Amino acid sequence: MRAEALKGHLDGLLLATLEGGPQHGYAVKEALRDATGGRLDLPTGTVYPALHRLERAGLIKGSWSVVGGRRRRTYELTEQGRRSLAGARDHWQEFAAVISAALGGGPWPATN
Amino acid sequence: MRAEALKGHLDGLLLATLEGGPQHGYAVKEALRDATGGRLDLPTGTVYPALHRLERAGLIKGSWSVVGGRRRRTYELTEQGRRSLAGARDHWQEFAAVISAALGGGPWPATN
DNA sequence: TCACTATAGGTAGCAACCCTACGCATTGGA
DNA sequence: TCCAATGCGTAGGGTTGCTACCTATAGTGA
Repeated sequence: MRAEALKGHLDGLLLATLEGGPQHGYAVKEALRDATGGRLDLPTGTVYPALHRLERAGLIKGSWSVVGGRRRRTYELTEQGRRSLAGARDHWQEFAAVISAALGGGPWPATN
Repeated sequence: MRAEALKGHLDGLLLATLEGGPQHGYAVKEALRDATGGRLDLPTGTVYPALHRLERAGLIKGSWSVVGGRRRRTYELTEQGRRSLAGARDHWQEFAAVISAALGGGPWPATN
């Protein structure tokens, strides 16, 4: 997958991954990979800066810990992040509907 | 709609608009707006450079004409553009499936 | 002991691409 | 006469994901 197409959608994916409970960055990356059957295997250089951005924006909150001699930064959703995730899902649905309508060619099972 | 999320998907939309037959840039912009019920109203500063990009890439072919005293640049799909459109549709389907899978939360309206 | 891999975090710089804000020209209506 | 709609265009900027690189620890195997 050309992940460049992710522009503007990555934040929602990261928030969704954290919805089930707190996780550290590396685990988020792996959860995303597993959730998509390996089709979305983001480089760490994408994941970490994005998490920092989300934290700066107040959508997630991070805290340091040490597990097995390795330092970890564990993130969890804030209340604002939860609202933002809901908004991202709404936005995605509308976006997908719009693109599908404009792209045509039977992308949507609905119009068959 | 925040069209900024379009990153990487605009080209396919423009190609799809030209699939029905040759059109000039302004008409493409309006066709896209109409096809999406006004939800995707792109500024001309987005449409024209994108069309130039597609032409440079050999996916569309443009020609000048004058209609009602106004010069128009009419574009039509090339064979390569037609193939690229098919690829864009495939790519969109996979992309949408991946994002929906990762975003969760009742992703697909298909099951209506 | 040494090398390598997996795990875990990070940064700098780049490139793509869409947007904002303009500019020009013509036609037609108020 | 002025303005809106039509129609084309460019310059510059900002967001954002990617490539490429760095640091560090634990564990495995030669």
